[in-house]
Amino acid sequence: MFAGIICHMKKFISLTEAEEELLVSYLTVKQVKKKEHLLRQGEVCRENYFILEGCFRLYLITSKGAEQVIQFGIENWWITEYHSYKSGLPSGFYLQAIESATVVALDRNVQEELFKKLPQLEKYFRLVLEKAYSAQLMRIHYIFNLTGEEQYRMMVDKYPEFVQRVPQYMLASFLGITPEFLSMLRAKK
Amino acid sequence: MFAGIICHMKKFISLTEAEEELLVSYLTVKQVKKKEHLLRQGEVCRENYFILEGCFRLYLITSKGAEQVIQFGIENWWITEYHSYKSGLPSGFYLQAIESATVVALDRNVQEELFKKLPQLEKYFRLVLEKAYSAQLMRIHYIFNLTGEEQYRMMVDKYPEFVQRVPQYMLASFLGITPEFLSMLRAKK
DNA sequence: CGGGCCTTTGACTGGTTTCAACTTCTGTGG
DNA sequence: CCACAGAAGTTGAAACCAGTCAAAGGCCCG
Repeated sequence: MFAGIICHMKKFISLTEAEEELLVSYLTVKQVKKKEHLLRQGEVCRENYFILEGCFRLYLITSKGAEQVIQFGIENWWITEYHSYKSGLPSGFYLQAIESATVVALDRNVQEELFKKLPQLEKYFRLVLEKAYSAQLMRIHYIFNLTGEEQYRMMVDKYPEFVQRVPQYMLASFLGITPEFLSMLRAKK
Repeated sequence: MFAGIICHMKKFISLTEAEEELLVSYLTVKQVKKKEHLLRQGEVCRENYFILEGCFRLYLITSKGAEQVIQFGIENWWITEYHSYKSGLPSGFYLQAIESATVVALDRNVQEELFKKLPQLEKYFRLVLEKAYSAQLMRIHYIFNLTGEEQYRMMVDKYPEFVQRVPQYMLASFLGITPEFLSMLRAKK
């Protein structure tokens, strides 16, 4: 049940069997149905999620009432709203399963205790965050330097299976274009 | 000389005097002149920089030959190009001082050794990265939900001293608008 | 004091949005 | 298992926000 997450961690740090057991005792597995929310605007984000299976989106409702997708998450990614998770303040974001999913949850109340017992996890999360952070920088780079069309073509080129996996209107929102315009781009070629 | 960085670290972790000395022995201070580069496109990013004084920009040259500012850094921020820093591959970015500056440099070759001797640093950088990562998410949120004008007004409102500090054409690039359009916004009110 | 870089101004252009109507898909209850 | 309602995707016309280009003015640094 926890094989996926243990395997991912072992790519970055080493863990003895005893440590694995200790770790697992701090984690919980959750089944999430399609369209179910793990976090809603106004709630405090209490958990950090490692996606074992399925697909999520982090989004918010803009001042104009529209949904804006900020980020997607798939297998072997951690996804949470760090601002609320760290501060304990209400979140401005929604976290929703796009498909029925299985996640491992790490509660913010036990994280510090766990990290004290397994200091390697500090390193693991440092490395995961370094990767996530530089991915965000690349994303900002693409947002500014590619047109909506170019970004869409790149997504299709680099992650064709992912483009199939999410509804078009969510992909359009993620790319910062309207569903109508994305539809036109698809028709064009 | 290292007071600024030690002070910043002590907000997140504790350090004995002996540990402080050990830490400092791994760090070097660099004076950087205005417009000087700490990293150029095609070079490997060998250091992570903590800004003691001054102001930097991380930028790249787009396929159309234009400079695109991806990020600014000021006092008490770490700035580096993590992708190259971690992988050892040539970077696609430039890191340049906007003002004459003083930084503390942490070399990628000694980082792992230092982290082994002072494991608290894993935690420190994890926390710094968590903050930086959620700041990037907010930035992406603003890029999509505010027009160029709204983003500019927000910058002026929230960071007026910063808007003064950087040339307009760099601010325009950071906001994803042209210098001409920013100039028009300023004239408008 | 001069030259080049930065900022401003204005006319024209175009990529993308908005709106509205229509078609296709999907899932839920009878 | 089918029917139907609501959700998702498509199409086309009109409008607009911001970009591009070009040229003039201002200002900083050598």
